[in-house]
Amino acid sequence: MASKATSIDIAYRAGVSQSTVSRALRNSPLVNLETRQRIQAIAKEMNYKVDKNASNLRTQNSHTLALLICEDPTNDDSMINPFFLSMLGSITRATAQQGYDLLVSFQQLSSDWHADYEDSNKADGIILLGYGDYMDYAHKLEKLLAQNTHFVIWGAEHNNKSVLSIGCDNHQGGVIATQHMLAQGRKHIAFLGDSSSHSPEFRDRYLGHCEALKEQQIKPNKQLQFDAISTESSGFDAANKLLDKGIEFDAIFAASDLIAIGALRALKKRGVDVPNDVAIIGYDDIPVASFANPSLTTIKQNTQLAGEILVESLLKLIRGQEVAPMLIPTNLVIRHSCGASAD
Amino acid sequence: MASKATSIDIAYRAGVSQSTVSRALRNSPLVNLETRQRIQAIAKEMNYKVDKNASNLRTQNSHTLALLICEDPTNDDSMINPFFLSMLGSITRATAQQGYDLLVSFQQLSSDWHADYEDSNKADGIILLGYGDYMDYAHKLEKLLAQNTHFVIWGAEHNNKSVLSIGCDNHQGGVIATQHMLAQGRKHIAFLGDSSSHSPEFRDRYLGHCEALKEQQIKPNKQLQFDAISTESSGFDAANKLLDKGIEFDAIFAASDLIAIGALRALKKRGVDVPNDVAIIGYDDIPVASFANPSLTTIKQNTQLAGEILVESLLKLIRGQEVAPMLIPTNLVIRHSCGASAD
DNA sequence: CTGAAAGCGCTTACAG
DNA sequence: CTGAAAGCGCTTACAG
Repeated sequence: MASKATSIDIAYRAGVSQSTVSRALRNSPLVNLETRQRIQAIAKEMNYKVDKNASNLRTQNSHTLALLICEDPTNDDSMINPFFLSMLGSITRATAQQGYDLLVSFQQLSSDWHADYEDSNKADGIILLGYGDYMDYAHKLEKLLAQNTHFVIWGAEHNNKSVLSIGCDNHQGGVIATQHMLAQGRKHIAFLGDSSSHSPEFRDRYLGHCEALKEQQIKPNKQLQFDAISTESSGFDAANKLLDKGIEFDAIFAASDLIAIGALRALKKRGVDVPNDVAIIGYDDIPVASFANPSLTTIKQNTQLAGEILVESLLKLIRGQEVAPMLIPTNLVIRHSCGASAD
Repeated sequence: MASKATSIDIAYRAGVSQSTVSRALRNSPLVNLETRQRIQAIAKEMNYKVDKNASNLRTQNSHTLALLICEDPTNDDSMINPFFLSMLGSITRATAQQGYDLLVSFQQLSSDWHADYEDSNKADGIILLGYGDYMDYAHKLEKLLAQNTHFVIWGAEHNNKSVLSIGCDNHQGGVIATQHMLAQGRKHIAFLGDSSSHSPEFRDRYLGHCEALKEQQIKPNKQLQFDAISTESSGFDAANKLLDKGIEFDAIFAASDLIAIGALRALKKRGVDVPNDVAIIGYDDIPVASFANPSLTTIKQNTQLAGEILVESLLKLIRGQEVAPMLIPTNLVIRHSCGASAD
């Protein structure tokens, strides 16, 4: 197979120097318009493309971002959290819109992901996504910071202020979910999800939940909180524990849709009617939420906007511009599991 | 911020030449074991990483694959086909397992995606995924071929034998879906999905469907075939057309789960009971399939295996090894929309 | 407006 | 086993 054309080949064909070819292809006004167009035409005809390795090496930037999706090791290999998939879609689009390429990688939390991409000049910066145990990777973030890696992280605000975090307003989401349940006349609301600092996003949702309760002079009851990570089976288990406890409850606020769907399955199995006996609200609005039976009332995170902001913020960081952490507002999506009138 | 360490910095610290550093880091047996280890230790300590742009430029390969997901322009921007998302996950994993990086990009069919990645040396090869109108991009494949780009395409077998295609056995999927419906006593089966050569995958499913009918001496009825692309709304529309026609039918074979779910919504709206009045089978087994109401019987494609085979085949192609197109068998997943006994 | 030249950071024949 | 040197294909000061 014919080896690829280089700028020297183009120069030869155009009867100019290689430097002129390089300028013309970058559309430099330094080059005479006519020769510029002639060179561009020849390049197109010869199907010439600038060698990115060479130009990146020369300019010392890659015009590439890396997306690291950190999976909880407990997660079933085949089932990626649909929320991340949705974020992936929007990040891909936003990256392309900015003229950057996107390197995607799924990583176990345990592995040594912290450095490779930017250090090896494959990417100018990194976007981190992950629902893992926060404590497990806090020190990795410190390391990234120490290396001056450009990165932005999805999720709750970080206590180290140097870490740029972008996320949805989990506290507000917890508030509006709980307010909605209260407005439906529910008083004994169980919370399914980790509420410790190991999962700052879930914790913020829980804190918002508690705040909404207090607004109505209801004292949050720790007996009604059950740990769960964001999987269907974990939600199933947590709901079973709740049922086994024999404590009174008329609603469940699940820290994620996956948890809610697992809880739904547990309730159904025990003959509990949703929403008549127990109302449920989830979190994320993943695609399956609207197809659950009953359809799942949930807190929607605007992934479209989130992807755009993540990419924009990271690019600003790379360019040395001013950036601040940001919280994106969430929306309540009312469906049949809590609030929508029955068909 | 301190600029990144280079192999020269390491060489200086280790008191050897830069060439020796390069060799040591690639673990070349040419270098004395002791010095090799000393150099590696220093590199680690200084957090040195080989500059990929430089090494790729030098070796003329990128150790990166590109994944191009071509979206149908009619598709809603926010809703990526969940089946692709699932493929994306498995391809990412398979790529990482082979020590390659993955560049991901979503493209409109209309845009000029054909060449850029490999031509610019950003990727060694391309994986193409897409449910668009086949005719629209057939000529782009020709162009890729003409440029000697290494690529593998997901889907139906291509009539140009030089195109390496990997896909699930759509014909077999159509056969087993239809056999299952027939075994349930259904006789008048509508097919929702394009059956022309514009969508070779759907066409193969349709042909399998027809073959299964013929096995039972049933003549396929073109009146029962309705075009649809793989979206929920297209399925909704197609089912409505079917209902409006007033033709007798007791089952629907939808060319994709998304179509099936749209059809389910249309039937529900018209008061048709699924599965009692009409049974439905979809295709893909996307996550929502099991949460549909009733849960959706469907043909499962093994995306895990598919991703592995796609990546392996592409790598073989790149290395100049023998590769052949491949069809992966599909499985019937029986749920309540057709075949599973009611709870 | 154009060209000759340096240099980005590696890998790898070549010589010893 | 090790080093000096060439060269991958660009971009961009520098000189004209």
